[in-house]
Amino acid sequence: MSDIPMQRLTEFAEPNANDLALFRSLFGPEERISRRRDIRTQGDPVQEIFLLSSGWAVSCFDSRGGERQILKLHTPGDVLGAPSLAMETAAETLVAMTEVTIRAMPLSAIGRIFKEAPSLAASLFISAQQERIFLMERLASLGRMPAIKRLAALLLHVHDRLVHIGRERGVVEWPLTQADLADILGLTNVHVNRIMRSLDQQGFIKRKGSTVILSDLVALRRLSGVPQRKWIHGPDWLAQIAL
Amino acid sequence: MSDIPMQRLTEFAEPNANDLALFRSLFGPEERISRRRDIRTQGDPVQEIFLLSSGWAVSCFDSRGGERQILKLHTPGDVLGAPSLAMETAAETLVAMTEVTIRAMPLSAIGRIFKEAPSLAASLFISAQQERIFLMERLASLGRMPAIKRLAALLLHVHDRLVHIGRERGVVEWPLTQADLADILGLTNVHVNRIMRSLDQQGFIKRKGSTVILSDLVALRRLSGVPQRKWIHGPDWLAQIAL
DNA sequence: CGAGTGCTTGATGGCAATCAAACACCGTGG
DNA sequence: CCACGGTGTTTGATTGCCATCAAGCACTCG
Repeated sequence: MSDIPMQRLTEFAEPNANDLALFRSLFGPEERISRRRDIRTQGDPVQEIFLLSSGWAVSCFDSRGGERQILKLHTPGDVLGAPSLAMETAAETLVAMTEVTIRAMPLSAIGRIFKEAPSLAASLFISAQQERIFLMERLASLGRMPAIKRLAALLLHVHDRLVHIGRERGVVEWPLTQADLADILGLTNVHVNRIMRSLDQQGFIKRKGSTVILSDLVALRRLSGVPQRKWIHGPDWLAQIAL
Repeated sequence: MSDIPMQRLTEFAEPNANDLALFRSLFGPEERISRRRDIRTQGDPVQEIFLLSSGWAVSCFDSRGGERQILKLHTPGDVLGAPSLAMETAAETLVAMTEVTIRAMPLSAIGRIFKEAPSLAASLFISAQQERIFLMERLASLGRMPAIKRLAALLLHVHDRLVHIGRERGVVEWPLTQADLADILGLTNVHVNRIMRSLDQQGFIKRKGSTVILSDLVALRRLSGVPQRKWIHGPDWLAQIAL
C-alpha cells in the first residue's frame, strides 16, 4: 500500500500530527483504473470525492452531442470531484488519461473534517479557492489568447504543479495525445500539432518521444502571459483556528 | 443600514439562528462605490473578502498590456474576492460595473467561522465548489461554443442567479454595455452587437432600453447547451456537522 | 451645440476549423 | 517474416467565424 500524497493539504499550512492522522484515516483503499475509463460519470450520485495517487486524469462536461469539453487536467496529489459537492448528481465526468490509482473519501468524512478538524477544513477551503484561480487562468487563456500562448500557459501550469510534487524542473513526462491536448485547449488536434512544432522550432521546448523539455522557462512564461503566483503559507487567520 | 443578503449562505442549508447572527456580526459597515471604480486591485494585499449588497461587479485579470479579461460577473448577494484567500496579494481586480454597495469581512472573521461555526464554514466551502462549476461552465462555453451560444449561456446564467435572489422571471435589467459583455464573452463589441441583434430577430430575446426580456427560456436554454442544475440543499453530511 | 458614450452597420483580413491524406509506430496474427 | 489494423503524428488545401478597421447614428450632458 503506497503512501497518500499530501501536497494539496500541506501547501497552505503545516497540519498537526492529529489532523494528518485523521485525514489519512478517512480515505478508502487504493483503487486502480485503466486508461480512458471513467472514474465517475456525469449524472452519477455524489457519494465521495477522490484523491489521485498516481497517473493523470481530467474533469470534463459531456454535451448532448457526445463531445467532451475538458475542464481541468489533474496530476498526482489532486483532489477530484469536489465541485460536485454542491450538487446531488455529478456535474462533471472524471476520466483516467493514463492508468491511475485513486482513493475515495466518503461525504461523511468531509462532515467530520469540518466538525473535528477546523484547520484541515480551512486548508481544503483554501485549496478550493486555489482551484478557482487555476480555472480563472484557463478562462483568461481561452478567452483572448492565440493558440500558441494557450499551449505555453498549459505546459507551464502542469510543469509547475509537477515541480510542486517533487518532479524534476524543466522536464515533463507527457502522457497525453495531441488530440487530448486539443480538447483541453479548445483547439483541434491538427492545430495543436502545428503550434507544438512551432514552439519546438522556436526553441521554447524540445520533444523526445513523450517527454517534453521546457528549454527556456523564462521565455515560455513571458510568452504565456501568466504570472508565477505566490500562494499563502500559514496565514495568521488559519493559525488562529488551531489555538 | 440595509439588510445583508444571505442567499449565498442559505442556498445549501438552513443555518441556525446563532450561526446567522454570528455571520451578520462579522461584516463591516456598508460602503458605496461608484461605477467603473476598483473595489480592490490586483496585487493589493488580501485583508478581507466582500459581500456585494447591491449593484453589479466583475472579477478580472489585468494583463501587462493594460487589457482586462473579465472572469466572473457578480450580482447582488455574491461574495467577492474569495479566490485570493489562497494568495498573499490579490490575484484578481474587482470592479464595480454599476454603483454598488459592499460590506467587507476581515480574514480573522473567516478563521472564527471555521473555529466556531463549522456548519457555516461548510456552507462557504460548498459555495466555493459551486463557483468552480460556474467557472467550468464558462470555460466550456469559451472553449468550443460559437458566439451566439456563449451569449445565450451568459444571459441564462445571470437570469437564473437573479431569479434565485427573488427577481422577476424572464426579465433582466441589464446595466452592462455591449463592450463589457464582449470582455466577458471573449468577443469584440462589434460582434456582440451582431449576435445580440440576431438573438433578438430570432425571437429568443427582446430588448427595451436596458431591459432584456428572455421571451423563450426553454429554446434559449437548448441553444446555450448548458443544463439547468439542481444544487444540493441540506445534505446529510452537512446536517451531521451541527449535531 | 459640441463632446462623450454607446449602438449599429459595412468592408476586409487572419487565425484556426474542416476536409483530406500521408506517414510512423506498435502489437497482433496469418 | 511480413501483412494488417489501430492509434497517433504530420502536412496541405480550403473554408468560416470572428477580429479589425472605419464610419455613421442616437442619446445624454455640460
